[in-house]
Amino acid sequence: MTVLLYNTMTRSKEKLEPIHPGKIKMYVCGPTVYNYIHIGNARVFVFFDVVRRYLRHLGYQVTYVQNFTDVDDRLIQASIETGRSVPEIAEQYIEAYFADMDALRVERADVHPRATEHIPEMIEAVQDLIAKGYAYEKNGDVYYRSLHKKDYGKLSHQSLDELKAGARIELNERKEHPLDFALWKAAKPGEISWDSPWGPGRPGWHLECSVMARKYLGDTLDIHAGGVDLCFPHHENEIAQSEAWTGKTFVRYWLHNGFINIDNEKMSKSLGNIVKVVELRQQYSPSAIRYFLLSSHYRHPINFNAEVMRQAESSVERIETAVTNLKHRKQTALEGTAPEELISELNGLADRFVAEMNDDFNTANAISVLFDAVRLANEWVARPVITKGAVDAILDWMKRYAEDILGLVELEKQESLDAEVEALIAERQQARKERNFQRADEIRDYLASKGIILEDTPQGVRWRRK
RNA sequence: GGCGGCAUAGCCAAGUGGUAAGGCAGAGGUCUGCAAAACCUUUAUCCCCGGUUCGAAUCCGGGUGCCGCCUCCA
Repeated sequence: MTVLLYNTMTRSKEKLEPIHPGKIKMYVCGPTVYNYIHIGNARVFVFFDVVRRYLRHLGYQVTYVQNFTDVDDRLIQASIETGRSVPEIAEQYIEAYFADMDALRVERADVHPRATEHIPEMIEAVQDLIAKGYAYEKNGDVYYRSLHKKDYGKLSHQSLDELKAGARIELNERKEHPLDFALWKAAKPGEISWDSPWGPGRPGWHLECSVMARKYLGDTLDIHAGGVDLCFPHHENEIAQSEAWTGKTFVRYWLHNGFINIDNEKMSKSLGNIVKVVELRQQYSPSAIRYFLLSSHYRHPINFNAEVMRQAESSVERIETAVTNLKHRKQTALEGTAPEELISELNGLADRFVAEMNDDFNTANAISVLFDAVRLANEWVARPVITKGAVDAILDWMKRYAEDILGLVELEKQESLDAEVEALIAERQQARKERNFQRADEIRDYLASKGIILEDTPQGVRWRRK
């Protein structure tokens, strides 16, 4: 069975056939580090984190590269506003990025290249493009000549004429054509800059991805991904300059995820409704945030609000409770292996999970399979007799699919109770034995107020945190 | 104007020809000292109008509503 993925370039689902069998070279556009990242950024990074984990699960050796844009107009603007240097600001928000992503269990990329650390390579690329006639210098700026290749616009499926017709008035008279874009920008006085054959300046935004992708992944990537808004002009421009530069196909599969609305409105600075991850994670669990982001198809727009987050928390709690109850049940389970009947059911669920993920990474359906596994787990936990092997088989399934691929739970998370609570639980058990239910309920209510839920089962009392 | 997307139960959300997955919330039941958790049962003629077909949420045409890109916004 093969993976089908929707390619923006061809507007259809295609079979994943990597350039080098068994290996995937993947590049995801990273953040411009002028501020904290928001929930929209998180959707990109969480979703493609799952894609990466899934491809690895299938046995692919995935090389994952994600850049930091650490110099651009917005960083310079932030520098002017705060009086701090561009590198200082960049450093702060790179750290913040890792803190946010670590919290959301997004694995680090194999390489996190920074634009400012690849200036010489970018200058070389620009020189090459000029030499080939694809670019021209004007007053210290260098522009890519979009008319030079006829296929400009192939990713966004717009012809140059169509793009030009829709384009707003272009004020930059230095360009030969409105759709030409900057490869190199001359520095204004006082701006951060690097020396170049065209005078002091800095690289254009699109160039860094082309250069760093080539450096770390080669001329042709298997997967290149980002938010749908990057399709034009960013990715279109990357294709133009990369293919002009290398003469080869830049990317085999272009993947773009949809946007997030906030209370049905577009998230934007002007509306002041940007939801930062650093704030979000104070309010909601990492699992709930990931659940929210993965519970609908990645190419569809999703809507963020308090109600859907509350639903996400409840949904995740069902999964976590099932895991907690499995672990508790294991303590009294009998020695023995997992019965065939169970193994066969788990294998069936695994097949369904994989089939859903193979179909353009349908995480929504994969999650529904996960809930079927939860139901199965709950049924077995409720049985009067169960073997340790059976419990382990289910836990193993949960680890493989719910944790390793979706990142929705943490099975190894060991939670302990302090001695006072342990003593109260023991006291309550004694009270129940003596049928002193008043005292027993008193203790249960008290612990509940502390966020510890006690549940009496045929296998003894079990607890979980709410 | 060009390109594209979406409209499925109270809410979220899958589903591209064969009589509607899953989650949240609600109702009833089982279990329990009582709870909790869990399990069982229960809640949709899929925006509207035509058409194709033995058969359509799914295909075609028209309409209505909402949204995205065409601006260095994920």
